[in-house]
Amino acid sequence: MAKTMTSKDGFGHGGTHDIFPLPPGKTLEICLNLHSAILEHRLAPGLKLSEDEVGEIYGASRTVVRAALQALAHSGLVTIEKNRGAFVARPGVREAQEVFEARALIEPRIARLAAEAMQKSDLRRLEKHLEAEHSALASGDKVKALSLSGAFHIAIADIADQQVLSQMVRSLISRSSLIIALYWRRADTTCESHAHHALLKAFAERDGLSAEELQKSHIIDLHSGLDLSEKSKPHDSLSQALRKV
Amino acid sequence: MAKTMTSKDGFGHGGTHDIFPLPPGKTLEICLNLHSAILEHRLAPGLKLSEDEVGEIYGASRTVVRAALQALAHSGLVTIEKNRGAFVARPGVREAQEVFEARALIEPRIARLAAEAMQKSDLRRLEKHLEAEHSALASGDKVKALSLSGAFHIAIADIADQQVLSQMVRSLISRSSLIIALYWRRADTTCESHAHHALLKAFAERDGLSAEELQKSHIIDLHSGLDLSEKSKPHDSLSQALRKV
DNA sequence: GCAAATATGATTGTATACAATTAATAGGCA
DNA sequence: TGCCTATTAATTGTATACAATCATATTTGC
Repeated sequence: MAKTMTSKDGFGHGGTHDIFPLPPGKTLEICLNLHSAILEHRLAPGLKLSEDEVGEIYGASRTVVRAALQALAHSGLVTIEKNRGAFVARPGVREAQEVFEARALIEPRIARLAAEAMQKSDLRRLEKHLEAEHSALASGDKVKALSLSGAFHIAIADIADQQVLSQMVRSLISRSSLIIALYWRRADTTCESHAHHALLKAFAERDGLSAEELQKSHIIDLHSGLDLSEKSKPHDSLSQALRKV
Repeated sequence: MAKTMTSKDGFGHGGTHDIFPLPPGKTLEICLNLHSAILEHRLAPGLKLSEDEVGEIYGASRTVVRAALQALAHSGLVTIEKNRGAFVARPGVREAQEVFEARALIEPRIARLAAEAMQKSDLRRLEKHLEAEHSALASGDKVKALSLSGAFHIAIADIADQQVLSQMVRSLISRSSLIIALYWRRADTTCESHAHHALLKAFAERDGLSAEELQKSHIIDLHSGLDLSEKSKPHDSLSQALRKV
């Protein structure tokens, strides 16, 4: 029973792919924008996100910026300190460990469910994803490749059609992006592409067990690609990192 | 290495047991209060949470109430609809399924980690928990027993010392409380006490494997105690359900 | 009498203004 | 000169006010 689910089905977490349970448009827009900016390294970890500054950049008042920052704090991408303000999260080695352990626990299950629920159209979508990933890798755009890699994992979660787990995976992958940004040591990212291809094959055969194991190995491999010993130092200035002036 | 972790360790999700990544005092107070109220059935699922009304009850402005409601929306306890307002979440059968499946996936792992990291002091704390649970059950206070049961699961997560998974478990248990409130059919809750006792025994022996299996069985059992076919209807009035007139 | 359209009321979305806390700077004393 | 203290500036916490949207009730037409 893989029934599609509308946004008013009693879930509260909107439609198919909204990360944040936010009603309006402006707040959500800022949220998504900052989300992207953080995941794409345009905002360095530890950077202060002044409400005034962000508000001015997006042409919004502090009220809405505040809401956006709080939402991001929930996702673990932003840290808010009392009377000090919001900062881009700077996950420590401990958190990095935990995030990948959590992924290693949850995502294999997701992969199995996805394999079992896989439709032809889903398969096509995943193939498209992989192609995009491949071409990004070929053109040397590592940041984009990383982003697409995350999108691949999220797409799998969507196919599995498990909103609760999917939500968790989304959050974990966002945090993973930050973590990889900070602690990635491996030069090549081709292994990811390989792993994803292998997964796709399992999906095509609707082999849930294989998908589960492949995903687990994949995430453990990602984890082992991290250098979890020392932290990188944050810098950069805010205004230029974001769009609009 | 089970090092204790302070609130400024780079996690952002404050100290040891705060559910919400909120800086101030007032917002968090309202959050926790509503959280308790919802979990203890004092606020029926589907009930509208008017910003004005809640604000007046707590003597706070809409600004802070709004933030609290958004935080609760992230936890899945509140649903926010654009231009319509916030409501106590009313999880559907589908969500109920998913929440318990997620728990069945995550909590056994947590239980194993907890068993391996278990200290004598932790064991004592869990025993206290169980005693409280037992006495609440004896005095017929089912709501309190349910609440304490949840607290028991959360305590295990705390002992496992896995902040990321712990956070997830917290959220899932909160939602479970709502779900149980809506769909519980079994008359007796003594089985829970039994299961918890068995878990405690495994913990005392530091038997991670047993703890894992016991926890999984326990959650599957809880799941099977739900009647997932029709929804209950929400009613009640807000003002009297909350403290302060 | 019933249905549709309009007008009214209430509630949320957003912006701005003030208060409180914190960080930084300048000054004084040992 | 070095360190502690007090003042000042900046930023966040909170409240209030206005605008936009939605639900309800009334009115109008058929």
